[in-house]
Amino acid sequence: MRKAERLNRLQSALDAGGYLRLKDAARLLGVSEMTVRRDIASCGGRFAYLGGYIAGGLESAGGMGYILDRERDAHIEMKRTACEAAASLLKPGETVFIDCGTTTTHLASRIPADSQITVVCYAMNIAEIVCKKPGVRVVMLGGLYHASSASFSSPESLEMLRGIGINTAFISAGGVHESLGISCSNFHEVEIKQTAIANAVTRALVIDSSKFDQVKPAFFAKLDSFDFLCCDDGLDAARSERLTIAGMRIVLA
Amino acid sequence: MRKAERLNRLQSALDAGGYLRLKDAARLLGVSEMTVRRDIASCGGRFAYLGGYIAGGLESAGGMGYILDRERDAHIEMKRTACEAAASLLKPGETVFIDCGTTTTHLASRIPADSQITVVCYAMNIAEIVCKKPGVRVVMLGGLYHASSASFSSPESLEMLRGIGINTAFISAGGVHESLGISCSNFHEVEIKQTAIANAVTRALVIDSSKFDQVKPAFFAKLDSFDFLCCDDGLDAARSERLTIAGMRIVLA
DNA sequence: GTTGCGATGTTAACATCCTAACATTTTCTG
DNA sequence: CAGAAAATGTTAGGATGTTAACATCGCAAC
Repeated sequence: MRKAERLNRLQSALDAGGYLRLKDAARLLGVSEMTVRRDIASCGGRFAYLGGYIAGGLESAGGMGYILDRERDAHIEMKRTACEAAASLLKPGETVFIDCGTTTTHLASRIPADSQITVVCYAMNIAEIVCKKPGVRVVMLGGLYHASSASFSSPESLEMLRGIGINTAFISAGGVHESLGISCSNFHEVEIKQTAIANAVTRALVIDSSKFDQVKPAFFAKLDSFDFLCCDDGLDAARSERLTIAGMRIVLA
Repeated sequence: MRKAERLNRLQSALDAGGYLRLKDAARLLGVSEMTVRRDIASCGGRFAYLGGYIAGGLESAGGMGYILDRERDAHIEMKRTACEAAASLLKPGETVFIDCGTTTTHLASRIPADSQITVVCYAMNIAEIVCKKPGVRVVMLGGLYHASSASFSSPESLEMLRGIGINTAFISAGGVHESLGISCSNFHEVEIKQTAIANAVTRALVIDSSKFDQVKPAFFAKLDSFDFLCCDDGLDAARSERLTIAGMRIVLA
């Protein structure tokens, strides 16, 4: 069948990234624009079709597209604000660890391209952002891919991480409970987060205020493991005071 | 200045991937569509603007965007064809190594999503493709990022690779010279390619025919290291015969 | 204040894209 | 080879995006 062949060609041309005008795609494939339209419509979702342009797959970072989109709409503004606060801890020339998740992407994108910062990460969505910045050095901890958080894990990566000195570790979490501790959804993240925390001079917890009083299956730290809490302004005064007394410095945007 | 703030918000919303309608962006930022247009136009290139939609940065895979684009135009059809040939060596359930470069992306995109294949890779542009496929297991070799080939390298990754059994290694090259050997542009790739070749049952060289008689700075193998040559149909008969005599099986699309 | 400038909003003419209906070509089948 | 079905091409009208010109607003300097 000819249609499949055309779709493969399109995919090849788009996988590497970038966009294609409908017009150019039609010429490339040697068919009319209408046929290209029909091809794309028939394999719904394989391509994103936006006003005269064809773009690669509609899923975003590393396959966790849909989950990410849902969650994004909910707290995106709070996450953005929390990361604005976290970004104030960035210093040129330093080495930082950036955790996985949907929150930390906002921090990654705030790293100035010319800051000579070294970023240590283990998630696709973070790597996709920082690898594009010319003046930023990137160390990726590899291993087996976990689609649920678009992250990698392996014993060798932990070994690599142990050999890296970190100025500031920016850790995210799925739940923060004042007495039970701090938790995330995926067990494979626990060792990585703990190692990053152990190797860091400064430890910053980056969360939006919806995470308080939540608990996820995998606990990885207590509150006193952190020096800073980077959060949006949804943090109420009573909690803020308790956390400060517990030794955490609150950082708001 | 307010414009900068709006642009930051846009960036945050788009970094994670995906697209935004102009209309939605205007609502999100609380300004008119016209203002959003002007913002985007003023910071030329930070966003891609396509027919009513705003997309993230225009650079593609892992920062080697421009180099990639230039090269892509040149040999894209040949590379696609070579990878069509290579894809015929894929078997469900197997473990394959996929090399870095602009050629192998076409192979990566041809891996069926439901094939239960395990992909071992060490480049951003490959990972970006295979991580999106639900039925594909991905092992990423991490390390320090090299923008020139969008790839990673580290001693620990080599260690990891040594522990992985590979059914078929798909290796790319920048130059193939019948007497001098096979070479690539980046020295850090050499050890990885050699280890992958050493650990693989079947070794396939995936190149387009423009690579013959070329030489790049880093040699990594001789021709007899490979079982298969996956190539486009630009391979002339005389060379094809010589290579066959040398023990290589030629695979065309 | 008011004057001027930059930023933002509004409108209208224009270009482009999208959809559906129909025409044509190709492919398959008996 | 005929006929049907699928694929592809063409056209036209409505919808949407684009651009430029002008109107309005807010702020800062004098």
